Amino acid sequence: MTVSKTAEKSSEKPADAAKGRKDASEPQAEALQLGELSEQLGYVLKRAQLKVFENFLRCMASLQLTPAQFSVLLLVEKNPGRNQTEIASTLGILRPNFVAMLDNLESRDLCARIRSTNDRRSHILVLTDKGKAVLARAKKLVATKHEARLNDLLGQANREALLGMLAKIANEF
Amino acid sequence: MTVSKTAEKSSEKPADAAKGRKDASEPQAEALQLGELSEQLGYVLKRAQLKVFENFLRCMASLQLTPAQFSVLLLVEKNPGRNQTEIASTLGILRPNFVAMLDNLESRDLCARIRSTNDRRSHILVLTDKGKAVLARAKKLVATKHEARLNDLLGQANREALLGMLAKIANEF
DNA sequence: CGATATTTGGTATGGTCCATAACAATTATC
DNA sequence: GATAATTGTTATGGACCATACCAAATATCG
Repeated sequence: MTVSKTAEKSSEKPADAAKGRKDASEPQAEALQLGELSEQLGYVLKRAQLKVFENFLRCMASLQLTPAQFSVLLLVEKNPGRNQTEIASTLGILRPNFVAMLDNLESRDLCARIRSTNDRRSHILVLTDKGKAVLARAKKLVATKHEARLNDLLGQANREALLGMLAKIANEF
Repeated sequence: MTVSKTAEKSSEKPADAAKGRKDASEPQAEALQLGELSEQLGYVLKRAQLKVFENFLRCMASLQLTPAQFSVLLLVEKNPGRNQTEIASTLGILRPNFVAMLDNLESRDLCARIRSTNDRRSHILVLTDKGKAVLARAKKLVATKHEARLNDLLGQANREALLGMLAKIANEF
């Protein structure tokens, strides 16, 4: 075919081919049709994820915690005494990429690396007192400003159903 | 506080402090506790999204289409005669970043830029015949290998409910 | 009309995240 | 005790995302 390299003077456009704008007043050139895109799980999933992260960051602005950092703090608190490899891998973070992340958290005195006496290669991760305090405040912010909004939007039951299905996909897909 | 810079000889670890491994046979040092992490929507959402994209890429390996490329082809097919800015912005892609993407698709002869005669600044986007053929095959692959698997995992009704909730989050959050 | 502002596609560039290779120190294995 | 494996780390490159800027074309308005 090779598509004749020039085209269309608003030819077969049914609605507003005639003369002026179709809605009398204005500039917005009618929105595009999403079509099958809105049925693609991957597409909708990605979009929703971006929105959720965006909102998370806004809620955490005062504490300057990203979703990834928050997850690290949560996991270290729940599993004290573990080393970098263990924490990183259960979060799906590669060890090399985890180094800078920890450098950041440690420089802010939120967590600390402690050389293990069992295996002097490994660094045990622990939350500092400040880290525990910040995490506690973060949890409250997330619960009241972030997750609460999901409940408002979806309803408690739906929110839980959603979580369950996503977990199923994350684990069994 | 400042965390005494050395610690723990497997001290308060209840289970396997004694002598050997706790499970008799071997190496896996008991999995970490996810804890509240598994209740964080953002975390589970991201995890699920990664899995879905991963599976999508596997299904599309023969066509070499990424989720983003697939969405472009779908949108161009559904909305022929639109320019780069319109297609890019409804996909949430910034114009500068859309250029290389289109270069790629155009070099593979899947779509074409046509200088508009209405507005000689803009490039109208069109699928080539090859592009239409590839997209048709892509749709079949997605439907039979990708989305079908979701149905198996969640069930038709749940899959639709999931889609609805995610769309709600994407649009109204 | 003509001067100015806006829009479009594009380049350049920097940031963040993700992945791989390689390395020194330490520990495990045989 | 020699060799292999593991841990944290550096270096590096790719993919994706965001901003500033530019030339060509168009829109706006005095």
